[in-house]
Amino acid sequence: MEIASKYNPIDTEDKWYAYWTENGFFKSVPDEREPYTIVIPPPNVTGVLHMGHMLNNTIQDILIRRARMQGKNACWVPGTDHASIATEAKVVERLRTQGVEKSSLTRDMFMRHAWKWKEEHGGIILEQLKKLGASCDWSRTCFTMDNVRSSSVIKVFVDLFNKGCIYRGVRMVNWDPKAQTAVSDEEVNYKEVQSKLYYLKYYVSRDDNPAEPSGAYIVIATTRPETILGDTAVCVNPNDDRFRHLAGKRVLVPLINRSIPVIEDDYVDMEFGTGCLKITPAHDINDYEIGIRHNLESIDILNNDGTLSEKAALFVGEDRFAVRSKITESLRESGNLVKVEDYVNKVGFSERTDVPIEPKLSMQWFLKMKELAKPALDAVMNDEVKFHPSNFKNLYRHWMENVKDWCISRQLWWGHRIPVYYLADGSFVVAETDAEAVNAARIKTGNNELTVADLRQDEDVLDTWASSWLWPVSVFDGFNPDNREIDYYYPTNDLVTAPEIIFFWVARMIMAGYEYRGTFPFRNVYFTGIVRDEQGRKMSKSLGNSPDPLLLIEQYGADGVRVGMLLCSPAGNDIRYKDSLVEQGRNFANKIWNAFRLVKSWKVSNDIPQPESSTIAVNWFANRLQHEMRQIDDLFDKYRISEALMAIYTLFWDEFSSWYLEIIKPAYQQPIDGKTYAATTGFLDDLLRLLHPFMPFITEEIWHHLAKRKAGESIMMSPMPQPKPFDEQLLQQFEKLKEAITFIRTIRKDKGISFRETLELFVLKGDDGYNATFNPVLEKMGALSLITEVSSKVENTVSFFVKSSEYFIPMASSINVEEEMAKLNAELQHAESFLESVMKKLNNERFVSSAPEKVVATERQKQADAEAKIKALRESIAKL
RNA sequence: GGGCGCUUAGCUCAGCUGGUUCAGAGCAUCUGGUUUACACCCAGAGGGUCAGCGGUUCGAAUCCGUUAGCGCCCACCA
Repeated sequence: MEIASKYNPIDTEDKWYAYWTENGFFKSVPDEREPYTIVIPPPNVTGVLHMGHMLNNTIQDILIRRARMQGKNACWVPGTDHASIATEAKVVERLRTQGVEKSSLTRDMFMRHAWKWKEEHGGIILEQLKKLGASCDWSRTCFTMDNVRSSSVIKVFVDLFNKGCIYRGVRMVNWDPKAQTAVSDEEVNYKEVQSKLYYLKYYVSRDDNPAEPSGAYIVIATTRPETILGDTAVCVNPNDDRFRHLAGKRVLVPLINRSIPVIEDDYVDMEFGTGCLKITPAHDINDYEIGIRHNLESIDILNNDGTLSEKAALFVGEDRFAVRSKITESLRESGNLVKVEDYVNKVGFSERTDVPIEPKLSMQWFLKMKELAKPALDAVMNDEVKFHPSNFKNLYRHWMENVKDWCISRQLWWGHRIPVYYLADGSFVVAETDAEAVNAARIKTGNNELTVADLRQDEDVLDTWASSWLWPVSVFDGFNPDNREIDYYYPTNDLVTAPEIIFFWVARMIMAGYEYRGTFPFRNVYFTGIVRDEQGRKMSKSLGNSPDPLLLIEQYGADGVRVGMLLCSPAGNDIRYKDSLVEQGRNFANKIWNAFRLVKSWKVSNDIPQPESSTIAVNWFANRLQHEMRQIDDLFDKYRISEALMAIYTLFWDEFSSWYLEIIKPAYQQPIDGKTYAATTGFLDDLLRLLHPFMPFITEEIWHHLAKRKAGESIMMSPMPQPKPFDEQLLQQFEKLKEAITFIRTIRKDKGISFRETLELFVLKGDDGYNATFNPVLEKMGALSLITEVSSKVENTVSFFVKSSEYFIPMASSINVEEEMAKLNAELQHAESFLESVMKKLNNERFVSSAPEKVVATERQKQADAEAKIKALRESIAKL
């Protein structure tokens, strides 16, 4: 069979993915095995795969595949999030391109459009995950708005309401004028913008007639001149002598000449602007608070869409930003505009629609967080829920200790409608269904004639996160009592997510877990970093700096991309994406492929004895493999997944390919002995299993080439090799052998001696650094014709040390004495200064008396080694 | 403004409870290579006052203090 010299992932990936799904390998049902569960952070149903998903889901797949191979009942639950604002915005957008305004539709009509949109786009991202190799149990795919998840959300709302945790109130909220909904604090991004500071004259009212200006005026500075129409006071600092004379006076709002009081409040910064602040309680959070303190009226001059309302009196119906420039002109004309300065300030933008947020008063539903937060805070602080890396604990604590009530209502249609039903008199009942609501209303009013028509359900829906915070419970239908699934799979094991949503999501899931299951929702949280571009910028659609993940998979193979993403991304660290990373991943896949090709190409003969060098190599690599497996286990325990990959990477590339295979490789067109061959395919099999979680496709492909497999057999269902004890000393000795071989290669290169030309080697054995039992390997790898142990130095040679053993290679051509001298002298100097530093310690009585015995002993060993080496070097120099 | 974290090779980062894992890895660089598995490769090499300063200690990349630079989170000045 001819096998291509380059691994071609395209040929294999789809084939194996289909094989895995057809055989139901991803499926999980509760059984007697230990469960290992991950719930996917549900991507937005509107989303397409980006590099962040690639990293995140690669890690989840590695964890789940490893667990599966370790014999656990691995269950990775996929799903999508309805993402109410983001999705609704997209649907509105699409309708608009079709000439339909949302306002012209009924709620039902709109929802039909939205569901249609979901059916068309909802599955895309999950299909893309399959290309990556994600081994999710697709039969469990959930959606935050499907029946089970929806009823869970409603149940929880009713329950929390009945517990007194949910209340309704007028609050200042972040209003998104484009989506026309409140958004949470976490969904507001503050950005620095180049804006202007407008200095405006407010004339002081005449004492006898507040509606008339006196001659005096004060100047206030504002970045938002359009909001003067909603001003209800001007405020100065009570300690500000400049404005003492204004106490108790009134001023006139420019243009509309409404008379407003001058008040005093410590909040005002005397240093900033003019020291005078205009107060617009309806449109600024601080002004709102001052307004409450001073009993000011609130004039809401904005409509929900960001245009000015009737209450503004001027520019009614025009957009706030259009008004800003218009009103500036008006103020200039009226003489109220003193000056305009350039100014940089921060403005809140909606994360969803990217339009400037308006602080706005409105009636919303809130969830009290304090009590819920308590157990969730403790769980993380005492490591019941472990964060990786742990430094996110601080951040978490800070937030949880200062947690604010959660505004859970959104003025949207796409989402879970708030299960609150109003009666004609404005009172309300809370119930899971219409029927229950009618019941409750009848009981409440004592009127048994009430029907559903007498009730009006709240128009708002719940915040998206009000469904995602239940995800680890709701995906197993955990709000239904007597449910085997939730009992078996919950709590889940690991959550892999981005630190950006630690509060949105992680914290709240932990709260919900304790509230509804009495325990944590997951044991470990692995925080991935943000994938950035080469210049360190966040990848974003608008910058266009994100590669298309599917294209990358096409070019480099899913295995290559997975390896590339992971290679330099320790937990919590941002990764800088470069194509060279996935290139490295692809190259590694190719290396594996070619190692396999080499092994596969050998003819096996059971008639020839195993060469000594092969016996040594097999024994060494068997131990090496165990050592590395122990290491890998340890790294996984610590969630150092990229380091675990690196360990396997070097194990395969350096140890297995460059050393082991080179040692056992038979001469050209010669067969290999059966014993070595069997050991080698055994090693390869182990290596493939270790690699499988990281590189599922190529390992499956090779595993099937390696031996005849039964139908329905798969590497992904085969057991992960378990580490056994190994000979540490053998490994150390072998490293010294490698060192000697490297020296010989270096000498060849320095002296321009081809590898084909065999050399002789003499060894003056010291305490350490030479082991004659390895000679067959030394001979083969060094291309030596003869190894001779000697008892004194050999003349006309180039020499080197490994530990205290000295090696000599005779040179046919004469030795360059000067060059050798220089080399030896440099080495001598190095050894002497080393000895000096060692002696400094050993001559220090306090070191000898206070350092542990072990440390002192190693220092003494260093001393002995160095002294022996110096002696030998001196002799060599003398000889030259 | 409040809080947290970072600074180790050209780049990206390991380095855990101070001492043989102590100055490391990968990539990049340089040199050599038609050794039939792989040039997506092989062999070899160079490269770092562990940000600066001070302290604790027999001993500091590691602990403490401090300065500088960078990053993140929270709150936000009109």
